[in-house]
Amino acid sequence: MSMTPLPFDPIARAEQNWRARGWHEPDAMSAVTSIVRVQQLLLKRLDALLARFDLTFARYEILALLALSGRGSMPMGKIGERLQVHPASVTSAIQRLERSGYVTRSPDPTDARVRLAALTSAGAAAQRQATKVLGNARYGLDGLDDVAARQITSILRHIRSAAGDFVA
Amino acid sequence: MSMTPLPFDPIARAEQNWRARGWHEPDAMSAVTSIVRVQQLLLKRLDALLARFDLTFARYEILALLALSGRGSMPMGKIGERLQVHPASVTSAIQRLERSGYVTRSPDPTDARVRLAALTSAGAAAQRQATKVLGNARYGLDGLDDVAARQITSILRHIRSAAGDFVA
DNA sequence: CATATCTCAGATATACTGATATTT
DNA sequence: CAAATATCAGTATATCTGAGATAT
Repeated sequence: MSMTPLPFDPIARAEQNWRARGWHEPDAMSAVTSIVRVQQLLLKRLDALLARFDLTFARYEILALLALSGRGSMPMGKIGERLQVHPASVTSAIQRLERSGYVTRSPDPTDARVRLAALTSAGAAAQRQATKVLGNARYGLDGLDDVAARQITSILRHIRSAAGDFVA
Repeated sequence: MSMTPLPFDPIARAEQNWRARGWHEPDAMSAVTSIVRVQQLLLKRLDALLARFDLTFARYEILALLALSGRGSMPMGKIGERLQVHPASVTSAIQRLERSGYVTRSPDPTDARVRLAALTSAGAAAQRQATKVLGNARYGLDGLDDVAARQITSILRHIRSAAGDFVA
């Protein structure tokens, strides 16, 4: 892409024009546009850092979820619930991780409908190394300290709660 | 998708496990995960609201940009700069908007290399109506007041600035 | 000729729908 | 038989690369 930074903040400028025309909810508009834009910038950075492991952030999240789970394995459906990913997308992502040698699938002995995804030792190693690389880059949040990071998490938790991501 | 909310906050739980293992930068990890998740939830809502206009949020942003621009038209390349969209993606999105009857393309009289994208009257009408619909839904930020919305914009501006989205 | 603008073809990623097989 | 789980085929969107056409 053409990565020349703009000489002004495009979101601030849009908000000015927005207000000048008397359009509604300029604060919400700016916040949502900021979220979309930041997500785009962060994912580009993180995916670049993860490319050396043949990972994307979406697939990294799956590896981390499996590593954090007690037994290093989890039913396909549960992965989708936790990460809000469509069942068909879970199948596709796990197949991709299988091709990289990071995950294996096996039937659940207690319920033959269920398939368990499990980390391989290569998958566990990739997850550890990738977590180090991402941590060194503070997950792309260069200009932000921990106080600001916690503020983001806290405010966005309200949105997730109101949007039905979780209850309580 | 299976839209049953989880009975707990999956990001808070991941952060607990993260800390328990002594992994690095749990605050940054939670913030980034929250941003990715919220963007996913918001876009799903907004795209559902925009489907009646044959729009996605990405294409709505282009219509709004054209409506806010002085003459209702803009070079393809400039659209890409403003919205951080790849030139090939601009071509594709504008073609899609053209198919919906919302935009026309014409050569720039002062530089024949440039193509100007301009709103049709149907495109202007769709933008106005879509802006009303999105505004009524506060752009998906139901549980958030304007103070919190401005906080989000302000904190995320630091990230965008540090990531080279703009200077100054 | 070198650069700028745009378009296109092809590859990859992700999301969702609807259908299907299998098991509970 | 009804519900749950996972997969697959097909469609849509978005991103990027590399090539090329046209104009400055």
